[in-house]
Amino acid sequence: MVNPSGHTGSAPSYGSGRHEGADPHDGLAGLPALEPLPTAAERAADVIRENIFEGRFAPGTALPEAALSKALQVSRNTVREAFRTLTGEHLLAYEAHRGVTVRWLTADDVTDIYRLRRMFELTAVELTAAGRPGHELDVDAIGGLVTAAERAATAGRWKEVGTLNLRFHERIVGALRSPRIDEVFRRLMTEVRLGFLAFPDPAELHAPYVSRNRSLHALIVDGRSEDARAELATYLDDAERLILAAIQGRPDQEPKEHDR
Amino acid sequence: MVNPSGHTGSAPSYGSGRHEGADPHDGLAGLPALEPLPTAAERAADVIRENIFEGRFAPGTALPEAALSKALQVSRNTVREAFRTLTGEHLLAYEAHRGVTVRWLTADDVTDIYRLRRMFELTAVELTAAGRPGHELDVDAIGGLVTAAERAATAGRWKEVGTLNLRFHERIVGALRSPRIDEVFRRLMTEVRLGFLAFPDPAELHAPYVSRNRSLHALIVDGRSEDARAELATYLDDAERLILAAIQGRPDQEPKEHDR
DNA sequence: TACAGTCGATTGTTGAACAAGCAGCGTTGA
DNA sequence: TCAACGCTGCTTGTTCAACAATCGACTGTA
Repeated sequence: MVNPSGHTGSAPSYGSGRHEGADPHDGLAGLPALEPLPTAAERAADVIRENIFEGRFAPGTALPEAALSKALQVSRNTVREAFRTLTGEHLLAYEAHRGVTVRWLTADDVTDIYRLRRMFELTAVELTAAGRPGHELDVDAIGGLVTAAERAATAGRWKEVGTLNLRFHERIVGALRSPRIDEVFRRLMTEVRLGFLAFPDPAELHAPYVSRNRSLHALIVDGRSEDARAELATYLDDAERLILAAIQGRPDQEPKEHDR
Repeated sequence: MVNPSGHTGSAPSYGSGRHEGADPHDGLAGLPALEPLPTAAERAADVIRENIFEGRFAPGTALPEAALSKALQVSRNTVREAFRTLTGEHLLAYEAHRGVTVRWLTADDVTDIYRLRRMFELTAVELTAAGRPGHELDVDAIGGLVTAAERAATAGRWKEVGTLNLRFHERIVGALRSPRIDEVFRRLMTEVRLGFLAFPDPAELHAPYVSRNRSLHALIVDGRSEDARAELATYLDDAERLILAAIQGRPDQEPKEHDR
């Protein structure tokens, strides 16, 4: 498991605001307020999300309420709440009276997603390069992700490599120190995963990027920010092309006519 | 009514893809596929959203399911689905077992929101300035919004002025031609509205920006893109300061301790 | 005054029910 | 033969009533 929290949920946590009142009982100050148990609807959303990522629910797959209800052992209403959440994340396509399906990524989607990736990621690297205080990259954490990806790659755990790659980029964007950007970017990355699914062989897709992430990390560590930016730019161009090709190369699974 | 569609819903429409098959019955080609009726859950979300914007549901207000259910004449489950949607839009704060409340905007929120506004809006103006094909601003539409805002201002319809102002900026960002940015930005603007509510007197807030939008429009029309960019930048700085001041000036309505 | 126990109100979730819409299928009629 | 029509079953949209879990305020006690 890559996500330590288990709970894949993308619940944003705006406004941290730990309770810091002048309590008579101090010495308990350091205790991290334990967060509320996820509700059934949230866990249902988590499970569905995870299944999409793992490729068990391929794009285009219909998700009937009744079937999900039975499989997850929750009521249909709960399933519907989960659907609302996931639709908001662009993972599911909703059509009234027709049900939800796992979303397709169109070529336009990919173009759009990468437009945003460029905007966020390149800005992040620029900001860091400019040495803006408060916008430092956590180089060690990023390095750790690269190392982990390398290990996963040699072990052939390509899905994990994909996940670590996404985390790598999330870390970069994290330098912008914006909760909202983090959230938007995280959603973008879930959509990118939808694109990953177009590849029959994950190794083919992820292998090149393990070493590219390594060299990108090296450039950042060495403070060669301009080079890092340039590398990241071509990196994104290449990745976009790759996914676009994969998507267009499988017209057999074209989205239905109703593709909103 | 400012929004012609009536339906305030922010349902994104990725991938237009009109059905364009070789139908024997042509001559019906031009008919715009009429979109599905909004479900009760969507309309409930619309109504609640609208009530927040109109200030009838002030930030901090608790929205009990039972009360909403009775008021809107829909079942509690339907209300909950609407809540899920609105929580995803950051309009409502959800706390398990404690219910939903209209969200507060903290100072950090405002800072974050304006960070994103700068990113999107300034980039849009720059792109347009650079004359990138396919990224032209719809100058007429923007001008129309300014004129409408001026009329609304002289008539004292300040809430409408606020709405038109938001639309003005949405148009600018529209030059980026990115459905995802459009959606993110639209959500940002709904949050900005939450900030507007901190002002007791809408006139005080909106009045200065009517003329500033006018001059901004003029700069764009004249092709003085560099000046437009600069004006927009200070514009955003000022607006941020204004809202921050308003928010911090009302600590009497501070958010509760549980402010996630 | 501080604490623990109690209780009412609200939320979380369920299951069953029914209306409404969609999709597939056979029938009809040229 | 084939397109248009109407029927039918399945799925979704929504409601309702019920119950468990949780919260927060109130209470009485030491």
